[in-house]
Parts: sequence; C-alpha cells; structure tokens
Amino acid sequence: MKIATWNVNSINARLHAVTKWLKTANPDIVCLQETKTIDEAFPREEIESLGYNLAIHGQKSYNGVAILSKRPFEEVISGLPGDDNDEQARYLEAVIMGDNGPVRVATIYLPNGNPVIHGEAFSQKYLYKLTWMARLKARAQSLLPFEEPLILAGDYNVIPEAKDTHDPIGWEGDAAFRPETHKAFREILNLGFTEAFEMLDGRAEQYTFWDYQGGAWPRNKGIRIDHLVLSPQAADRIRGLTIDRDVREGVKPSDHVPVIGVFDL
DNA sequence: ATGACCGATTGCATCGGA
Repeated sequence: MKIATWNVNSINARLHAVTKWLKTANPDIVCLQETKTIDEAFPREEIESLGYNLAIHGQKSYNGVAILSKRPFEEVISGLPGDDNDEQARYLEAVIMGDNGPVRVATIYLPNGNPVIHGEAFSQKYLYKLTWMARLKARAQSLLPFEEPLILAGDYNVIPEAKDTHDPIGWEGDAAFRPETHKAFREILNLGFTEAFEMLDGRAEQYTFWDYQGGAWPRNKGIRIDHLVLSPQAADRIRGLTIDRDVREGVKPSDHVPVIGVFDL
C-alpha cells in the first residue's frame, strides 16, 4: 500500500498537477495539505473519477486538508482535539481497512509559526505552533494504546536537523528550526513514533520544499519539512520511502513535493 | 534568506506562506 503526503498549495490551482501525479504515482492513500478552499469548491468529481474516496476539511482561503483513499473510509475525524475555539483546518484523521486490519492515517498541516518574536516575547503565531504541537502529541499519545498502524503524514513545518537544510546558519531562529520546535517534535517521536525518512534513508540534503523565490529550486536551496511519522505497528510495516522530487520541475508546481511510503498493510 | 514568487481575495493592493 502506497501512502503519500503532499502540500499542494491550493487544490484548485494544482488540479492538473495533482491528477497527473495520481495517474503516474498511483498511491492508495494521499494526505493533502493547504487545499485553500471551502469544501463546496473542492474539485470532488475530478478526483473521485480517478477512483478515490474523499474526506475533506477545508476553510476559506487558507489551510485546508484532505485525505484521498482508494478504499472506503471506516471512520473520519475532522479537526485536532484539544481546543474547541481553534478554527484553522489543519488536521483530519481517517481509518481504512488494510489487508490485515485497520490502518489509521492523519493529514497534518502544522502551523508555520513565523515570526517567532513579537516585541520581547514569543509571538502569538509561534505560541500557536507550540500549543498545536502539544495537542498533536496528546492526540498521538491517546491513539497509541490501539496498537494500530498509524501514519501521521504531513507538512510539519519542522526541519529536523541541520543536514535537512541547505543553510543551517540562515535558518537558525526560524520557527521551523528553533530549539523549542525541535523539542516539541522530539517529544512526539519519544512517545514511540518513528520518522520514516530518518529510519530508512537519513541522507543529507533530501529536501521536500523549495521556495518559489530567489531561484531556490534551480539552486537546490531547499528544506525537508514534510514527514511520515509512524506508530510502531506502521514502522514495522514500511518497506520504502520516496521523495518525488521531479514533481517540483513540472508545469505550475507546488513549492512542496510528495513524500511516499510503501507499506505491507 | 529571497534573482524577477505564488495563491486568494468582491481585489486593482494586501496578506500569508517557509
């Protein structure tokens, strides 16, 4: 089973690129982020006609997540628990029947958090990021006792290590590379989760995002911020991981590329 | 960080993104 994550930076602006990629990569489950549209304007038919069931959790203009699945959904949960007043559409979870039992997948669009500082203190944006990460940790912890294959897939806006950026000095102080961010990310992994790329590959300079500005793509000035975070039962079943780098070269590309895990599930 | 960015919005500039 191929399970992928991709921040598409608007599903409507990216519809051609997405459908083309679905046909060639042929993933079983896809976690999308930054769909940037209300559910009524999501291009449902175009994606369903390729054989996918669709779970969407969108909002106007910003954020928005979705899960595509060739198999039907057993269960869908919209929104990250822990704050009823949070109106940002950044989390969606679904259960799909695999060959050997249920598989739980979440699509995650973790807040950017910049600018980090406002005046003398942390900004509201950065505090929101850290709070959101604490909520994600709580959700992840509450799901562990199920002992299911669980894949937390998404745009984490976290650069795990210096080798995951072209310019560690330049990124120092950025919300994606702060010590507090690293601690919050590590706390989730320390519950017993595994970051798939770290386990299976671990090479330097394997980026998933290149800014549209400054010739970042032709100069390969990227960062690795899109991750598959796996429960023990998922980590034991993953057979390979690919970063679909070539997608960044296409017509009207997203600034992120897909990350695909192949699982025996 | 930013060569000459990109997307959404009742828009003709501003905001958010990483």
